[in-house]
Amino acid sequence: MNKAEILIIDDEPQIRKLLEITLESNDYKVWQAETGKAGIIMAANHPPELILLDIGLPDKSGHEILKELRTWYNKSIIILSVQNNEVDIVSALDHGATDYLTKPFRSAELLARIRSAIRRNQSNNSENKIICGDIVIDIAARVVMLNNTLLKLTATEFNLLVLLAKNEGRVLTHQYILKEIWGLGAQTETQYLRVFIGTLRKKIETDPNKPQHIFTESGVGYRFM
Amino acid sequence: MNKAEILIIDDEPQIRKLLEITLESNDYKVWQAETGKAGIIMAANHPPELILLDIGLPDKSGHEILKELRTWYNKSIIILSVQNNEVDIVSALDHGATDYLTKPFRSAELLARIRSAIRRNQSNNSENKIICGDIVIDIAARVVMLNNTLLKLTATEFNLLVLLAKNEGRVLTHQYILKEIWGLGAQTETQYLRVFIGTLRKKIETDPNKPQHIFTESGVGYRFM
DNA sequence: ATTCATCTTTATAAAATCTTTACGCCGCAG
DNA sequence: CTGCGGCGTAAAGATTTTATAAAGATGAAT
Repeated sequence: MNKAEILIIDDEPQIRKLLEITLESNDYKVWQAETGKAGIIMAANHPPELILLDIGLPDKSGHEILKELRTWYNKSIIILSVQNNEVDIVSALDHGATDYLTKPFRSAELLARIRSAIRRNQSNNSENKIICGDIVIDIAARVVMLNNTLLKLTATEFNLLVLLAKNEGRVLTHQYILKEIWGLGAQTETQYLRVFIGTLRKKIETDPNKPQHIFTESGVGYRFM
Repeated sequence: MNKAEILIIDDEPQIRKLLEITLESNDYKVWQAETGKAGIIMAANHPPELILLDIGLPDKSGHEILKELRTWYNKSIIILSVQNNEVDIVSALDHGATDYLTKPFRSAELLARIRSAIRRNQSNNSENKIICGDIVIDIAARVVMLNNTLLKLTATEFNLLVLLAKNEGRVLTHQYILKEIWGLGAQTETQYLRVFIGTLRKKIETDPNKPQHIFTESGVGYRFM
């Protein structure tokens, strides 16, 4: 249904093309950036589920990009590199890389490492399903069931619901939600959030006027129960 | 600081010894098991922060052990193997392995991958609760429980309660509270405070006329117990 | 190019919260 | 006893925040 999104940051067109074909044929939505700068901007405007980062970029060292991304981006970043040099690997992992693969990589292994990274992203509790009363969210399949009927959600609605459900019982601030779903650049756009909370409520609440799942914490954020 | 505990499951004594030396000199507490069976029992009796699992064990295939561990163990499992064979790697990762290294591995890289794996484990457990008789305040989740029922507080009420509870037993002056909650400009507005103390008492005291939590210190301020 | 679904933006009504005012209570000093 | 200052409560008024609809923009699919 909803495809997980992956951002490739790599300057070599042929590698990008190869990755694009491999990933798209495995049902990922692929975004591409040729430079580190462009990659950071793309990630900030529309945070992907995972970033594939080439360490040998022309404009900045990949290590720099990694550091910069990690100041706010907390999903998986897998490093790709021709370097099979221990110092590079250790440095990348210690600066928050999720994994490190040396080129040439084997595509089945890359895909498995991507699956593993995404799985860990989305399930801090090792559960691939979140069950919450009448709502069942299958994160891996990106599918939501409400009273055993399939719910049709857009990608953004789904991401928002997962974020809320993963933090069941906790209040998430507007800023935090906006950063996670829309990216760094959108932290002041609270109106986006109101609109999408509204559409979500229409879809998952039996009576949207008296929400049983998504509660408003006025002046602060929202809480999912 | 507490040492993170790592369980090594490997049948080759020299590898275990090598790992032991490497890990202990990097401030981990090391447990060892020679067989998969023994490893599972040790992990069950005393779950470590991370497991290093050799895939080529004599008693059971490492894949079996991995599957069995993953039925209940949800921290990191790093696979060590002489196999550099793609099918094995993909299978291990898809069955929940956190990472996969082929022997001979470089110890700095192994250590970096261990740090990365442990870091991801721990990222989500910042428990920060204030417990005060029948009141439990979870600051991170922005939740207050009174006798195990969720209390609905506005943002200002919550901030005020947290301030009081953080200074349990101490008298906080009007000025200080006003400065902390409303900011420097409001230090003379003691009436705000009276109103909000009133609404808080209504919500957390069984009998607001005889407060058990928020005590008035006439002429000075308030004290939370 | 056109259509369709989705996302973004704007406008406005409704709700929640905060601020302010008013008044009554109590203890205490005169 | 009376008046005063600090306190508590209620409620009106002001402000902020939220909900919802709907129009415009975007972008993918045909």
